[in-house]
Amino acid sequence: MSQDSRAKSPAESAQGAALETILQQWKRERPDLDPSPMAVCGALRRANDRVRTAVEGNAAKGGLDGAGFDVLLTLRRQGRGQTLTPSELAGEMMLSTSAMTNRLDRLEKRGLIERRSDPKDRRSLKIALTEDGFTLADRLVTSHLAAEEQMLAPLDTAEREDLKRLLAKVGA
Amino acid sequence: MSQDSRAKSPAESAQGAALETILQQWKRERPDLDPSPMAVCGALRRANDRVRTAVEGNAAKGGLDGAGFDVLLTLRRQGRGQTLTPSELAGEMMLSTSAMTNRLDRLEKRGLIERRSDPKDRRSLKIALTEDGFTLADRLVTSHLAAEEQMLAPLDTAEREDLKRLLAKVGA
DNA sequence: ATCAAATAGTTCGATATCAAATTATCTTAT
DNA sequence: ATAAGATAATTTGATATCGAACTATTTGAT
Repeated sequence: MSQDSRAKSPAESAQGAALETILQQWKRERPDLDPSPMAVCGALRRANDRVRTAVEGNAAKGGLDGAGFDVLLTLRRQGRGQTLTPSELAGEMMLSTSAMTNRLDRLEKRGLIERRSDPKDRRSLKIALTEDGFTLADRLVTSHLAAEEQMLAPLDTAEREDLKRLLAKVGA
Repeated sequence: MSQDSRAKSPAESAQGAALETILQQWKRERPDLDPSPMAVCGALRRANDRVRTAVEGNAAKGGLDGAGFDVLLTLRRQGRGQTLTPSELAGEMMLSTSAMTNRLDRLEKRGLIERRSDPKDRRSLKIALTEDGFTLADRLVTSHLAAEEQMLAPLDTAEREDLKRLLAKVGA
């Protein structure tokens, strides 16, 4: 009777089908299966999506997408004047080196990073933040942490520790 | 002295820089900031990545990518013979309708779904699983749940409930 | 010393995504 | 009844990604 799973609130459509609905559908279609892992993995995915959206919103304030933002912050946290090679950057952020070439091209055009040739190995490059890049990274990391803190605001310190501990066990 | 944060184990490079290292770098570079939200959000992202990799690995066993897999399972859980329009599918999985057109093209070429014209509204389409699509979805959902269950194996029932509750609070 | 193999970065070809424009059809206001 | 606007799906154009091929160097084996 109350199986009007077609009803869709605006809130739901903004984030896809409700997890509750999905679970009920599977219980009906495949009563031989236990769909409960979907509830946990679905909650994980939704939470990650919410955080990602918030983080990308912050990056956009600096005119960056998530990709460029990651590069800038990875370089910034190495320390002033420190460099990484394109390969190291790709490794740190689980990206192909060809995608990294593309990201670096864009950041270089915007004057946020520069490619320096390595005198020790002429195949290699040192990627460094420019002054502008350093400044922008320093500004964005502050608001980035504020945005993340806001996402975590409903959790107290103990809950955050619990969450970290439990997340570390997923797929361990 | 012991700031040899350049050391990189093979295990780390497979999943990017170690979270611990990242936190230490920020403490050194920006002692004015509290980087602890990064630890939680980073753990969230890593856990989600591990689950996504496992889930895509399962989809690949059916010759599908994550995209096609999602479409197939979304249709399957509606029930045998049930249909959704391309717009509804796009809405359920937070995707543009143009991306959905593309996904449906591929699945149709493989004979897993079919587009039926809607006699009630000739602008609209009903997307239905073929017999092959239904069979494949039924096979894949079983191994999909097994793969998710394996990712959650280190967590007991109470921990899974805790994790769901905590994840729901993130960004709430 | 020399040449084969490994490595760093880029380029190329294919694919997936999105937003905007397009086509066809339906709904609504008059 | 009809025209204006809304809606469904697709096409188009731009961009980002990956894996493979490519170029330039360096390393290592003999």
